[in-house]
Formats: sequence, C-alpha cells, structure tokens
Amino acid sequence: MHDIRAIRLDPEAYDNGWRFRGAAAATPAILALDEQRRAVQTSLQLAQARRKAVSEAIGRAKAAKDQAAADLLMGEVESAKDDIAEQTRLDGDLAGRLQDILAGLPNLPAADVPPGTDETGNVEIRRWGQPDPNAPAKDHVDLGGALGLMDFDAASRMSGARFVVLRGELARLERALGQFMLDVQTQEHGYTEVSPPLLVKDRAMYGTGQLPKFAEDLFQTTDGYWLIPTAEVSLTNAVADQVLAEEELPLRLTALTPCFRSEAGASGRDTRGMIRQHQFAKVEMVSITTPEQSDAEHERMVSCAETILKRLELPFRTVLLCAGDMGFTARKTYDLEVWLPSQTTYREISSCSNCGDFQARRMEARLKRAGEKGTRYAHTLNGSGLAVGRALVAVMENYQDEGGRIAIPQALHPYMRGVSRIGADIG
RNA sequence: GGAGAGGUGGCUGAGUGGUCGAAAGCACCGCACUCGAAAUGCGGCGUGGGUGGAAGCCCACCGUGGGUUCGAAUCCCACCCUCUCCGCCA
Repeated sequence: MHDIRAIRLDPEAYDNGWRFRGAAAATPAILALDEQRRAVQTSLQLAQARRKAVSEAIGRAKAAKDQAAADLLMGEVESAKDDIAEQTRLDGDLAGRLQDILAGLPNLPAADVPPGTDETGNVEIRRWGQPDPNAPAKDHVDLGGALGLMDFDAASRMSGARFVVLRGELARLERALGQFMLDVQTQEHGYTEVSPPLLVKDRAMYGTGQLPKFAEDLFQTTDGYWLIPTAEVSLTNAVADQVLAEEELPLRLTALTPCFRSEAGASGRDTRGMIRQHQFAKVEMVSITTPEQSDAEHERMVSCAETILKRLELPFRTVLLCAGDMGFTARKTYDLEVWLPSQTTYREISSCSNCGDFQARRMEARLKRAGEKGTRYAHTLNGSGLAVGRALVAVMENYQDEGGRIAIPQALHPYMRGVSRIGADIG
C-alpha cells in the first residue's frame, strides 16, 4: 500500500519505480481520482458542518421549549441532508476506486536494486562451497525411490499431484532439518520461536499482500479461511494494528510451519519431485524494525539463512534479485540458491526480502518512540531460513554416494539418533 | 452446537439520544519543589482527513458496515472478534 500524500508530492518517483519493475505508470489516474475526491470531501464537510450547526440549534430550541423555532430549523436541515447523502455516495465511490488501484500496485524498488525484467537480470553477490563435477548426480526422486523411502504414487492416490509421502529415515531427516534450522535461528540468532495459526482470515492475507491480487495462488477452506502459503503471513501479522515501542525493536520471530500453495501459475514446471509441492515445511524468519534499521537487518537476515547452508556444507550462491524478478511486496530481495547436482544448477532455497513500510501500511503496524508525539510505520522483513523440503532435496543429492546411499551432514547428527547414513543396509 | 455477556484513546474504565472526541485513573511529556531522585503539585498528552503562508479553522472516527432520527458512542439490523456457562471433542 502506498502513501497517497507521498505520491502527490513526487508522482514521478512512483511512476519511475513502477516502470523499473515492469509495471505501468499509474499516477495520472491516481492523482485525478485523488483531486476529485478531495473536492468531494470539502463539499461533504461543508454540508456536514451545516447539518451539525442546525441540529445543535434545534437542540437548543427544544431545550428552550420553543417548538415553533425547532420546526422551522428542521425544515432547513433537509437540503444539507440531501447534500450529505449525495457527497457521501460520491466519496465512497471515489475512495473505492482509489483503493482498488493503490492496493494492486507493487512496492517501489530500493535504489540499489539492479534493472531487469526476469531472472536473467539478477546479480550474483557471492558463492560459497564448490560443487564437485565428478560426484554422482542422481536426482532425489530416483534416490528416494530406490531407498523405498519416498513415495509419490502413494501421495498421488490420496492427494493427487505435487504431494509426497516420506517414510522412515527420510521422514526423520526432514524433521531433523526443521529442528536444526529452528534451533540455529532461535539459539544463535536471537529469533523468538512462534507456533502460529496456519489458517488466517482475509485481513491477514491482505496485510502481507497476498490479497487481493494473488488469491489464485492460495488454498481456501469452505468457511472462508485461507491456508498460509508461508509463515511470513502469520508472523508478520502478529504486529497488525499494534503500536510498538521503538526501544523494543527489532522484533525477531521465527516459526517452522507447513506452507500451502496452489501453484496455479506453475503447471508444467518442476512437475517431477519435491521441488514444487502444494505442501512443504519451511522455517521462516520475520523481523520488525525501524526504518533506520531495516537495511542492516536485511543483511543480517541473509547471513542467518546462509549460516544454515554453511553448516549443512551445501554449495550455494547469494543473488540480488533485479527489479522485474522481485515479489509484489518487496523493495529489495536476496535469494539463496543451493547447488543441485542432478540439475547441474543452483535452485532457490531461501528468499529474504525487505518490504519497507509497504506491509506495515496495509496492516497498520506502527512505531512510537517514548516521549515523542505521533507514530510512523514499521518496516517488515521476511526470509526463509530455510525451505525444509528443498533442503531435504539438496542434502539427498549432494550427499549421495555411488551406491545411492545418503550421508547425513555432520550438523544433523545430533538430530538423527546415531544414523549417519541412510541406506547403509543396501550394500 | 445451545444460552448469555461484551467490544470506548498506549492501557484500565465511565458514559444509554442533544455543544461528548468523549469523565476518571494509569502510563508518558513539560514545569515547579529537590544537591539529585522518589513523592507531591500544576500543565500538557488520541488518530485520520480537508483547507490555509502560518496561527488556525473545519470534518470524520467510541469493533466493521448499514439503518432510524433534525441530531447516534448511546436506539435497530447484519457481520467480525473476545469472554462466560452447558454440550461435544483432539
């Protein structure tokens, strides 16, 4: 959501920002509506002031038992009432149209976001680790199938495409990954663990920007709840409608939750395997900060996510997304991409975004400094730390041996009850 | 699922048709007192919007949206949310 006053002040900056990310300029329509609306508001307020004054006079006349004067005044107030009704209707109409436009416009990119219209414009910031070109490179579907621990057929019988059943040590490995990530983020990086609702109302989805534009990407229950596509929704909405003391910031929250996505626009993409599922586990990090802190917090968050990949000893690279590849709410986004031997490429496993005050405006999350008048909007950031499903894929593929066994990364040993290799029994 | 209670400013909480944007208390800020602090006293202290060079003036907001009325925090309707009791249940 954008600040109409800021748009009024510098429309060009907004149009340039939207064009930069591949959206159309929108301020001419916005400013025209805004101007009309303010004119309507002014005449509405004049009519309201008339009604108020006359009504008060009626009150006084009645108190003075002057019924004749009261009757006279009641006739007088009629035209004001008509005006109010008409101007209110106009105002509501204009406000609705303005709101529809503003709610559908993406955030403005930060100044250091590179240009580009798709992922080819993204800029690699750094790499960590070295993929081994000679390592075996079966994909996780073959590996898991051969082990008898990953069953897409069973999943499709009960749920259709884009689901999986994991069993035994592979199911345990998934749980170990989630626990490990959560432990690192809470114990080492200062995030507070949260166990949030997975079903939320419209308002929450609007607050983080999934609604109104992206309803088709979500699942909805028959009685109107939405399933969260990421814990970003639940964690960020924790501060909706709140006035936070700046001294208590940054607020750092994390949760390990299932995520549900319809993948409506992705039919045909990543149909094989666990890369793109309707349901997957993810550890999400959310930070609520002041405007001054958010850039530094963003860098910090990226390194919190990178820590997980380093501990798991998985080769990855960090990419700064270009304007055209960023999500709706982001003003700047880093993606972490992990090496997948079967695809001989890096695939997204984390996305860390600074949303500035964009979400905070939508959900009325404000800040107040002790002793100071007034409030301002918080900055919100979110990042995966990491996507557990894809981490499982990455571990399987990067830790396989020629025999199709999967070694367990050292960092996960404490979580695997002494198992250091999956499939040890097959030879 | 059945019955009931309730949603008022950062918080607690009064207000059931008429100068109520709203008592009081807490918190917070300023000043006084004090060597300093505490305590005390005095004053200030909601949000959004319109208009204006500014001081200011005006409008709206008492969960949300409608309605009744000359006039609604107050009456009516719908919805959302919270709580209590009963039933059911992980």
